[in-house]
Amino acid sequence: MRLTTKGRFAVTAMIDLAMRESKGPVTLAGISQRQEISLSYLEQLFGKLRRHQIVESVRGPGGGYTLARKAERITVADIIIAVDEPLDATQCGGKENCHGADAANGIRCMTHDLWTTLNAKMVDFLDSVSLQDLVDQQHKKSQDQNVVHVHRSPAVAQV
Amino acid sequence: MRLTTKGRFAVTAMIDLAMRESKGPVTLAGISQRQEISLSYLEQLFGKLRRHQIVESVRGPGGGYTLARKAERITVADIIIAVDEPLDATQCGGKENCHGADAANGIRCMTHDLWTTLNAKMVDFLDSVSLQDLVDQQHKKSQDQNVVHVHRSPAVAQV
DNA sequence: GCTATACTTGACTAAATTGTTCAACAAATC
DNA sequence: GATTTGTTGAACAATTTAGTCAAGTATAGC
Repeated sequence: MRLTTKGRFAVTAMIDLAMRESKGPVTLAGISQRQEISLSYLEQLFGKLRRHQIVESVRGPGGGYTLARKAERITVADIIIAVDEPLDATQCGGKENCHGADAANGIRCMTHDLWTTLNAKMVDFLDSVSLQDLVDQQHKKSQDQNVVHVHRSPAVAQV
Repeated sequence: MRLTTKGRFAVTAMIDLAMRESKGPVTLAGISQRQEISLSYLEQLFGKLRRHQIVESVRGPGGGYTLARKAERITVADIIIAVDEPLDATQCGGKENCHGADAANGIRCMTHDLWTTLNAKMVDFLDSVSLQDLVDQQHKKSQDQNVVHVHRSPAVAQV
């Protein structure tokens, strides 16, 4: 599991989409403007998202993208894995050193294992965060921001 | 927060170090061999880790690296932030679009906010995993593997 | 049927990052 | 003083990132 700006763009775009799809398909052009991501890059990302059946497309005027399933059932891990394809192979995937040198000691391919431990934790975690969670928090946050902006109501408990 | 193979190498190397430093300083050459990471790359990574006071170095024969503090008090986030420096600036950091268009609506720089929500969760999570946690799980794992491999001596406590 | 809207696909590219190699040097031990 | 190890920096091929461009296909609406 990797987490790069590419995954970040994808997650950001997906939140934007999730927050708007109630009004019908959302165009990439719209996401591009609002999130300042180049249209062509979005095309690449959404191509992958579509092939992974995370979003669906509607062509023609009034068309755009919609979520392929409820936001509750799309996890951050889904999105990141979709755009970051390589899915690793943890470097030693097929390499023979796994069965090499230290194998006799029962140690075998520690290089592989060491990372796997954390990686599993990471995937578990990102799989526990749904797109809906992020949308909810975003709604709450922009509310708070409004309150702050109006600078009023002094002692309101936040979060 | 990014999570790339670079961070992975650093975490892997740090686990290797943590598992061995009880016997004195650990050389990069040793880590390089065991984990199959090029020595020069390790030099780069440990330079950063040292500057962030996560490890300490001892020169000369018998020298090498040791942890700067207990493994319990070093988190995965510490390690990843140390090697992945740029620490972001979330792309819109100084750009004027934060105060642009939608600002009037109290929306302002959603591009920035959307990602921040998840990023904070990520950092929290990685900050909750200590190097010691990973070492412990690694010990447990290699025990299991031994049992399977040797398929003998059923209930012998190792480590 | 035309036309405008949008998605679809693929080739191509500048810039940044990754991971490695090489080299010269500084400190510490024996 | 010779060896071991860390320290630093330059240079580099390979990959990834993020973007552009262009030629399609499907659909809605006139």
